[in-house]
Amino acid sequence: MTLFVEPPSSAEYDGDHRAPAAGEPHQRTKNVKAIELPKAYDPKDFEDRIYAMWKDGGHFEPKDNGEGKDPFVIVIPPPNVTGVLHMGHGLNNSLQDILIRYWRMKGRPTLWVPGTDHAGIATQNVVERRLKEKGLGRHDLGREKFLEETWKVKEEHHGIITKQLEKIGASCDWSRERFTMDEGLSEAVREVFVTLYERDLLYKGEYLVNWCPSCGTALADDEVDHEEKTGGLWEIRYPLSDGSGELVVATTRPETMFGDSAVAVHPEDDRYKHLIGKTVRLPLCGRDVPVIADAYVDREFGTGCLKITPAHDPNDFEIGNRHKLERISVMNGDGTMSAATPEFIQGMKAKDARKRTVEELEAQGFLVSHKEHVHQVGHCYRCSTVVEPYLSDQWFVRMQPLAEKALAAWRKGDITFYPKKWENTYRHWLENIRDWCISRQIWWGHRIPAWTCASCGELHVERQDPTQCKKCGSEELRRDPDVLDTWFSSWLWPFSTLGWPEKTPDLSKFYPTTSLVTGYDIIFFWVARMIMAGLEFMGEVPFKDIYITGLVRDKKGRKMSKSLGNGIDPLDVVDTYGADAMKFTLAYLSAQGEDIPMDMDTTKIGSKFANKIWNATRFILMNLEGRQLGDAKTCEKSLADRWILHRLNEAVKTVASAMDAYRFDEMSHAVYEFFWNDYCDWYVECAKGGLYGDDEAEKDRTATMLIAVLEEALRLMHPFLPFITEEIWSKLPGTREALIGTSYPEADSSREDAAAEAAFKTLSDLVRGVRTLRSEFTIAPAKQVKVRVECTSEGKGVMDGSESIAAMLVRSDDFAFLEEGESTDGSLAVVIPGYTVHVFIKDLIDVDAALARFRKSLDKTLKLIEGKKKKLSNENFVSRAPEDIIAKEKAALAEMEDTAQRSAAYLTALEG
RNA sequence: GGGCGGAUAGCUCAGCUGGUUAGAGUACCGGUCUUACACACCGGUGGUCCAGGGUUCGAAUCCCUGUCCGCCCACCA
Repeated sequence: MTLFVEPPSSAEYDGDHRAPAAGEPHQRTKNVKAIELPKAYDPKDFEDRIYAMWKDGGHFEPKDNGEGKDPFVIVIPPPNVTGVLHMGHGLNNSLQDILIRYWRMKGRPTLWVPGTDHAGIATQNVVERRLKEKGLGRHDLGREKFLEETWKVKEEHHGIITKQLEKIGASCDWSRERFTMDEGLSEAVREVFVTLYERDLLYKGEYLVNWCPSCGTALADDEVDHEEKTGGLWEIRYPLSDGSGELVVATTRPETMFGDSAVAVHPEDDRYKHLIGKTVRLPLCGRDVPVIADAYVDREFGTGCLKITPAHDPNDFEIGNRHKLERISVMNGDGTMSAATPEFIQGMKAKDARKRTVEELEAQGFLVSHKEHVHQVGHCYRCSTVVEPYLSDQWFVRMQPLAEKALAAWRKGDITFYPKKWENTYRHWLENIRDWCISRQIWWGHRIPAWTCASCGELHVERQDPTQCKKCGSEELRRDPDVLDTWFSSWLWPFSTLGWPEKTPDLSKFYPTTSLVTGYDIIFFWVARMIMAGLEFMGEVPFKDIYITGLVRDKKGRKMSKSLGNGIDPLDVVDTYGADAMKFTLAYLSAQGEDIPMDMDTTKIGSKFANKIWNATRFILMNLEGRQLGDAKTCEKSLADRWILHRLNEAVKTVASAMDAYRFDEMSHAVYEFFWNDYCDWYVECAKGGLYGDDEAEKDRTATMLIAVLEEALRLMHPFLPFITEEIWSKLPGTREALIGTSYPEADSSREDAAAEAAFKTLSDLVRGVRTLRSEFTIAPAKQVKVRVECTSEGKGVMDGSESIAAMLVRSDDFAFLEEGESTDGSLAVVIPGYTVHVFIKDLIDVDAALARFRKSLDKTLKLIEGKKKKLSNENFVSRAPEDIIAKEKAALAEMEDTAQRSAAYLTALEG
């Protein structure tokens, strides 16, 4: 394992900024020219240029370096071509890009397949809305012309979406881009439809579907949003046909009474038992319907009598099936009352018809009561129109057999959700699966490959368009006018994009894919169905890991929505702060897939971090002039060097484990803390000592190490902030290949250095202690102070060699170890484990205040000591707690007692 | 009606298989333009970890009960 990157031999990337000095084959060992970075970090200066460099350089295509590593593959959740990307896309594409870049650098053949979804109803609605502005409907144009218009909209939006993904920095392989309605995917859809039909997993039947009168199409169950609404509950008198009495039914929808086929009562309801088998006469239309018994009826609700309208209520539909009742549709496809209703409401919308019917019932004395009633009302998820249960001929997929396989695969551990909690959601849905209505009465989408013979009615479902009826030979075949639900192509996405049903090299190499990154709102719509399709048609799950992201919300925790106007546009974010800032911020905030509250300002987290990286680099580059850079692997190491390498190694390990667990917050925190707190705040500060001195060799050595650690830090951070790291990388001395294509840092046990960690902690404790003292007594930062360090037996040697650095960091022009017998008069002490640090500032401060402060901190320590002692004298603890814990407690106690003792002694001396 | 999740500093949240003196960012207070960064640096204030019970030597962490919030699913006319 190499310690640092080898200086690359050839310039693969020659940016337009850094000019390597002519004729310098290996700048590492030569005098370095001053390299200037623009003073301000401005992502606009380079993000577009770098993206083009990556793309044109073929860096997004999978590379097989022959190491036999497993490919890492993601298929993008295809954005709809209805519009532009929103923050949710910003989030999931940023996270996908982090995974992709990480594994690419790790050497796996890495592929990210981009693409877009035709989004059936949604896109059709966009086009219809445009037509409406011109006063036109889709039928004015006709199917063909309408589709032409829709393709135009698709092209328009597709271009925008692609551009946006590039802006975000998504490193997907554009040479493999797909669209759900392109030729290959359409073939996959057809193959699947026919295969399902052949396997008896597909059927056509009259069924009560969710109907959107505005879109004019059936909707799947999940495409209906339920909302609580206050409506009415009416009780209506249904007289018995024989005039011997009446039944009172309760209904929320009086206008559907003309479609009633029965009145049901509970079979054991003593009030009505004797009426079962008789008939009642429907008011206003005079039709006789039977009184039937069905256990579904709740005796407690309303009057205990339920009017049965099989064509307009899902439950009634079921009951109707059980009792073989007639289905009478009282509504047309556009939501108006049909010819099956009395003339006074024909052609009216349901709402008006309801009012009119109630008036009529009241006028004729059939209305018993009316009260308000709160219930769930379904709305179309695309256009929010109230959805009607509607009787029609539709195609369905039999889901039960598919769901069983999907459940089995999960139980076997073939798929894993991150975070795990979503597995419940997945399981619950699959265990309660219903058949999937896949036909849609719109034009934009995959046309159903089914033909009916006009003369004999034979149904043909085929791979090739039939020309002749296979039963009667008639050439008059009528194709089903409907198209498929948009998800019917989406559920094939992981293999259709790789070429299926063809047996392409990509398919065999990259299927199954590795990870899926998506939001929890489409676990049912999409994730579960992809798993079912993958198992059914490929015999294997489509991906192994499913990372479910949270939802990006506004600062108040509300969903971002157009109507609230509280959304932020990822492109605005990129424009203001840069793609790196957005990506880093989102990852940083992605805790366990929890929702992410953010606004424009939140992005400063990433933006400030990028700025920090920029400036740290600028500082280092400023100090390179004339330096002879050596080999960081072999050069002598200072304490700070050993410490930073140890810290770097820890960060590398944390990122690796966080990456395996899809903990984006953890990995980004790790790189953030390493670079900012360790590298900038301490390491670079320490390096200033070496850099500003007179020792040329030490200057060279310091610069060598600074650059070497920076280089590796850039590689470490690249997946999270790809643009700025690439830009900076290209400016470092030495010609080099693009960062995107280099290797990712690996954990290196030879860098583990507990001694350096401990020694550096002592150093930083000392520095912090003195700084706190200075700050509390407002000693001017520029004021140099005298310091004498007295060490205890434990402290011996730990600080040796760090004196000059410590002196610089605490601003002391007279810093030394305390000589035997040397006076400490005029000093105040900072007591840390191993050392008592005497700071000679007594004449500069209020001694009483200092004493009070000292006493306060001592009291705190004493209290802790008391607690620890109590714990350690507890029989139960000592006998039951594990040994290492006890040892740890003892050590902590000893250390505290030592400092407390020295503090107390010091305090006494000070007071005396 | 069923299921899931959340409640930790003023705010937004980490705290993973129980062992810290409970952390970060931000806000706040004080000080610094210290030859990279004021998008910065240095220091500081701030917490009955929702309530109550239990398990344990030890609970923010595990279990139970309750309260409050959020989400998903569900056909009560």
